[in-house]
Amino acid sequence: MRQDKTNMIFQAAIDIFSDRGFDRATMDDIAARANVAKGTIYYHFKSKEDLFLFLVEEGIDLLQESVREMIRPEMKGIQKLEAAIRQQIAFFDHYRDFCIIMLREGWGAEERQKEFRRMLTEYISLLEEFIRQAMEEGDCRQTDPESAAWTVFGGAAITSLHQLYSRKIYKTDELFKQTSSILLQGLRK
Amino acid sequence: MRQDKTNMIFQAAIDIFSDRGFDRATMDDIAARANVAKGTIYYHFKSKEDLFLFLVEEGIDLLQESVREMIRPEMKGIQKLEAAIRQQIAFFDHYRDFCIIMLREGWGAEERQKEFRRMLTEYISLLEEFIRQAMEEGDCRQTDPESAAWTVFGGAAITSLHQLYSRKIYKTDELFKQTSSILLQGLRK
Amino acid sequence: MRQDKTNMIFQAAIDIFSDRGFDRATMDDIAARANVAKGTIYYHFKSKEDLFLFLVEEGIDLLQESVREMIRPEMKGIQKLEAAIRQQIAFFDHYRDFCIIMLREGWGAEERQKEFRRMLTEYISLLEEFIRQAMEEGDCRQTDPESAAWTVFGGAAITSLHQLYSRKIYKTDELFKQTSSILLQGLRK
Amino acid sequence: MRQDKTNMIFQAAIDIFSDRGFDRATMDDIAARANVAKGTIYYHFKSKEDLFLFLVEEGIDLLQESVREMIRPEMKGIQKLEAAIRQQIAFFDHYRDFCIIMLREGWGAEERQKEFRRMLTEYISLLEEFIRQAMEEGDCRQTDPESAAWTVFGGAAITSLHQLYSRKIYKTDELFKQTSSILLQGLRK
DNA sequence: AATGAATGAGTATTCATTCAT
DNA sequence: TATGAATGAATACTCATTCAT
Repeated sequence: MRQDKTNMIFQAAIDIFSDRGFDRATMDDIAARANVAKGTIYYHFKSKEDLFLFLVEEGIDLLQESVREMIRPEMKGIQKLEAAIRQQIAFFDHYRDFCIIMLREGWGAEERQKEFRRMLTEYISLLEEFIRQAMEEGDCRQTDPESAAWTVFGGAAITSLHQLYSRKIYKTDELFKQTSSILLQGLRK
Repeated sequence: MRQDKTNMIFQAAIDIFSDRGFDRATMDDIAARANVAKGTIYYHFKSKEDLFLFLVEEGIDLLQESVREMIRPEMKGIQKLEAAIRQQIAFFDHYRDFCIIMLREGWGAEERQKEFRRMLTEYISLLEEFIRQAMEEGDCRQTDPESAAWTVFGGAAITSLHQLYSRKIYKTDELFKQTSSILLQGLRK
Repeated sequence: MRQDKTNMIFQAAIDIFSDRGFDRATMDDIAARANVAKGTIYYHFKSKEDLFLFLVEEGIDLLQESVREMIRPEMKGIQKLEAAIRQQIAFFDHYRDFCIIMLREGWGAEERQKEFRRMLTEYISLLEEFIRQAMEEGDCRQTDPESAAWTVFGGAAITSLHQLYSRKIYKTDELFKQTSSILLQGLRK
Repeated sequence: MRQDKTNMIFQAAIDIFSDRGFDRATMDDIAARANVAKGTIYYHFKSKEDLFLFLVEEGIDLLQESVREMIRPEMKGIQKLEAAIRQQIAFFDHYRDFCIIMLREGWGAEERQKEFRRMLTEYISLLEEFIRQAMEEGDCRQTDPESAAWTVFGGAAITSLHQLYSRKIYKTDELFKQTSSILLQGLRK
């Protein structure tokens, strides 16, 4: 991303939104963090909501891309799923702020939140597709792939989020191994 | 719960907080829904935050109790964990609004959110304890029990939340079977 | 004064009004201090304003009486004035709270404040009368007695008030000697 | 003072605060009087208290300056004191509203009031200094200069205030002559 | 006589958005 | 493009007063 004003605002917005949530974040905060005047934000973005959704879209796109990069067409479904989980955990570890935003802002009846879920659902569909493929290939028990995809997403996401607020220090790689083995093989020995 | 004003406010608060989130919920909304004057809320609760935390505490207590009721001391750890997952899903299915609040309001640096996590952690500790017991009894792979407990909580919670906003209709029992088999035995056959 | 509820409220009101001023004082504060329920205050006094004015009236009456007690008809005007100053300083020293109320609440256009000034003026008229007599007796320079009475009242009152908030400790007797010599003989040797 | 918004707010605030006192004055009133939107006040001043203290500081500074302007280093202490009394009475006559504020808002335990007294004390220290000099020069009886300064301030201030609410019309010059002769030479012939 | 739960009008403060420069 | 002063609708919270018991 270029170091133009739009991008400075973008970066500041991630910081502030993840720190305070959508409602508590103020355009003043964002402007100050971005080192631009408040009016400048409105020159680049229609509204606070617009800025927020732009940011979320970029983030989810980035997450999707980074998962897609790990996938080769010849891989089996279960391998793809494993790669996705690994990538999601790495992504959330890297973009901690974004992880908070994703868990916090998607639930509710407002248009902004519906739009958010629409975008998130795009990503979840990826996981769903992998599960579907794995089921067809006989590597995965028969289950509702949509529901399962959300379980996997949620398990990984909340685990990422928890370690953000935990006193314990987790290594990303350890976290991945533990979480993916729970989600892929289950806790039972 | 008695049908006094305090309880009417309590019920209204759950409705409004889950519908709009803490910040978007207004005391006017809550008062209107509860059919009391705004001042009445302040007669019974010190502040918006106080009302919110009271509500959260009651909810988490209720969840914990409903899980504890299913547990017999003679049960194995893995059985306790299974019962807990079942109960959590049933609870979230019954108190849908509360499920939203739990996922949405716990993340951030504000005192209210820290207090929330403190209370939530109490519940998660229950799951952790079951996992620990199951590991000792050789029914569960060696893993970090704290992190695993959050994975289980998050997987189950997000799954509950998703179906709230999904067009599909899930039966609670089906949802439990699927989710718990993912979390307990893993997706891989 | 009897130890009935009315009097308990009266005492509490002086405390609270002098501590917080009329506007910042709440009926809740007063009720709590008086150890009665809030409704009880309204049983004994029509309103907050009513309570306040009752209290002020009692106070000014008390001040007037205590001055009058020191006056003998055969005294010269200048002696009466000196006795009055002494008594006012002693009174303000004894009823510190009341002194604050008198200086703070009398200025403004509200009905309560006009009523206050009407009552205060009654007391000042006493001083005026003494000055008039002293002028007639040739003991006092020719001046506007009304204006002079206020100067005397104000000089003594503010001096009392200042020592309330001062780190220095003044003895009442010293304070009287200094203040009355300034007001009666002037600073110039 | 320039005719910008800040100054319009400043003028309006003096009007409203002196008319209603700090607590009864509303930001709505001030905004309406200043012909600005309420938000504009908050753009220029942090809070009601901030606005109030700014106004008080400006006022006391103005009073101090106007007194200092009358003082020549070669003057005797007693002359300086006389000039100060004259100036204070003229100032209070000119800025009547400010006089009310000074007498009304300085007494109490709130931070705002403490800050007020701190600023007022600065001015009183001037008088104290003059009295001290006069004592050294043998023109003034031995007395506690701090306490005496407050007596002089209070006598002059209350006299000014009284005539604001009196039906009588006083000429500033007359008022000064009377008041200063009381305070400087005493009432006794 | 006394109570205290309930009320709702009133207030300071915040903040997304606009717009003249 | 960019600015930041100005706006005013929105909102948490307060508190004098009422009234059923």
